[in-house]
Amino acid sequence: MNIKKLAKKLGLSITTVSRGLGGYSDVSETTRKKIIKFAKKYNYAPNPNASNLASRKTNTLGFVIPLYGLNSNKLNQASFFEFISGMSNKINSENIQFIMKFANTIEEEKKAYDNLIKVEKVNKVILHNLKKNDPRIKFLQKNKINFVGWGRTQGRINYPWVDLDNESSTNLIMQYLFDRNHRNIAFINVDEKYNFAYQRKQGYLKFLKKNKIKFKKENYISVAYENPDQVASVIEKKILKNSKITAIICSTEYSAAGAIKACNKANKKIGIDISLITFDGNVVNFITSPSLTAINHDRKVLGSKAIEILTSETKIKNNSYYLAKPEIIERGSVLTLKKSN
Amino acid sequence: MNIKKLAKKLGLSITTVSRGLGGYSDVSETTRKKIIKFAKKYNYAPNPNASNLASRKTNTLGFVIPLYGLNSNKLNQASFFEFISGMSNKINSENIQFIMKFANTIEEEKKAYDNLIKVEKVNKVILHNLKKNDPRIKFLQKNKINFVGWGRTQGRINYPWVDLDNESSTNLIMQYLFDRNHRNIAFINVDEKYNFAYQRKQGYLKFLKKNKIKFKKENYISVAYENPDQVASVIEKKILKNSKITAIICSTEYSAAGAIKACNKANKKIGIDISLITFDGNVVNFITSPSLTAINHDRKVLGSKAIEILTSETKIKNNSYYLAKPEIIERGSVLTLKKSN
DNA sequence: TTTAATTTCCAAAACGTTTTGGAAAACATT
DNA sequence: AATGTTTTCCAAAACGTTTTGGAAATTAAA
Repeated sequence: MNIKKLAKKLGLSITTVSRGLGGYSDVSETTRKKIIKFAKKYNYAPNPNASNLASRKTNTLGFVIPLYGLNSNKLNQASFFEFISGMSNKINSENIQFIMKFANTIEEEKKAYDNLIKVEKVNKVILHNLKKNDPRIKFLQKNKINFVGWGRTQGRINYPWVDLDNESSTNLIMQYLFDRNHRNIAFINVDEKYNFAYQRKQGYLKFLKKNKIKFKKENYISVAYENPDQVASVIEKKILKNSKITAIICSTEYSAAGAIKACNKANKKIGIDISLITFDGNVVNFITSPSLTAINHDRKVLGSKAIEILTSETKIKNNSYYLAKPEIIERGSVLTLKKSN
Repeated sequence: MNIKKLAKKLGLSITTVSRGLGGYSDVSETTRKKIIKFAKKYNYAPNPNASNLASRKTNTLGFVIPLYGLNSNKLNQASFFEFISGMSNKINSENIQFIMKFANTIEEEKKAYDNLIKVEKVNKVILHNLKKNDPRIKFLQKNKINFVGWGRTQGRINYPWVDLDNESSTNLIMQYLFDRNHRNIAFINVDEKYNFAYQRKQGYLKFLKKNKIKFKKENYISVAYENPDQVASVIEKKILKNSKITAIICSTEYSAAGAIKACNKANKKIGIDISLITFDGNVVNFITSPSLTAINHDRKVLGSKAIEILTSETKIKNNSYYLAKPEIIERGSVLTLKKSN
């Protein structure tokens, strides 16, 4: 079934059918209803190729997945799927075409964006995996492509984005531990080149400052995405050997995995000998016992908000954003200490 | 840049440029080279919409991701990404369009396939998450869509597929444990409605038969994809309480996670008090210590083979397939027992 | 040298839509 | 009844390709 046949069945012109389905005001309510009825009856959907071609535009969302990041950090794959789940409902109902590209290297990633814009002519992009200062933003703006950042660059922001409230997350965690009388709190982060890691550190530092606690260099480490055993060994040496530390914050599931592995080796029992609280933890908790107290964010909402911003009727404002609020989920890995002094 | 402008620059007709790029024999080698040179120079790539429309066909690969499966089993997400990684290299180089759809429910999954074929008019499909007897196969065959199964249905197969050699995997594991003098081996599987689970069980049963060991009902359980703690508790009660069992085979990372959690609770040390060997284990091993001995398959190759079959010059044969051979990776979780009697 | 066969090219039609620029019909106003 | 407005429709052009059915040019055969 195509529009020509459908028009014939309706006894109308192609134009009227097209405009009727498009919701234009120059087709009467009665005929529009009839058109829609027939379209459903004959299971008609416009050919996207013809439609894109004729209208000189697309309604296509492009998304480039940095496999190089996700393959080295398998524990982060879950949050990716959550985001996608949130997106997909909206995408299906809004009838957006969705093109996904996969990049095994940074070069491939660049090529993929180029291809999306130059060849596929997408008009919407989800920009993922933002660096502190990300050249792709200028590229997209120059090409006038609507996009939403999943994550943010640093400094002044002139584009729409959705993100976790990383700074208040660490702040919340610190308060939670503080209330339970922890004063020597280690923070295991990843490289600050990842903006979320930078933000999480800021929350940690600000809390210390606000509460007039001195920042101890030896309480903060950053681990690289590498072999799990190496990560564990770094944590064991630098954190677990330091007997003053009573609680550990893990900035990622990845570092939590390392910490658990390290605790196993060092024979320190989590929730008994030492307290641990992690970001996310949804994968780790499949395995580890006791289950970890964690700070959680709803990434499904992040995904659906991103699509919402991209499809909002009015022109996308450069200051639309959505900040997911964190929530602490108490499980069995944080001790309440006796008040010292 | 479009073909018209490019033709003008070349001083050739549109037809010749199109056919030159298409590799037709009715354009001379010299002009073809010139055309390709100019196309590169002016960064020309055919508009896929126009191309699809004009040629009455597409070169598009459709892939429906069953989020309902992956979200409930986060530990399986890694193998999905590996498969995708394998695909993506080939896809990028072959210049295939790639449309991905996400389904949160089985109904959505059905709709997604329908949409891919009726609306997007894809000519290739990766069929994932096959049930023992899967209605989608008939649907695709009826619509004459080229597809490759990632996984297989049961019984006689009349379509191309790529899959793990599940049966010989369990066989290999059993032999490995047998050689280390284990005779009471538990097998934790998932529901046999998943064909891979069925196949893995077959390998287990066949090994027993071949070696004249009686199948013990209490050594085999199947766990559902649900709350990790419930899984752990089932394993603790049904397997760990059975003191005769010296080794456990976990059919999925998911069940391995449950087993580890259960061992923690029961205070049984893996690799000391009990042996454990798992399928995959790439995620679990980020966390668990000692690292688990595992049986591994290269899913990247699976992905690239799937694309290879779909893009092979000759018409796709219904008996092309690729069977990934397993490999045991020794780590620290399997004991060698003393020979009894 | 003429004719036949082969190679190399191209004009025009087609794909299924959207959009433009009216025309006709219906309604409202004088 | 005549004119102006608004509503409702449509024919035709356009989008950027591929493909068809030759035509022209070249090469081979007679």
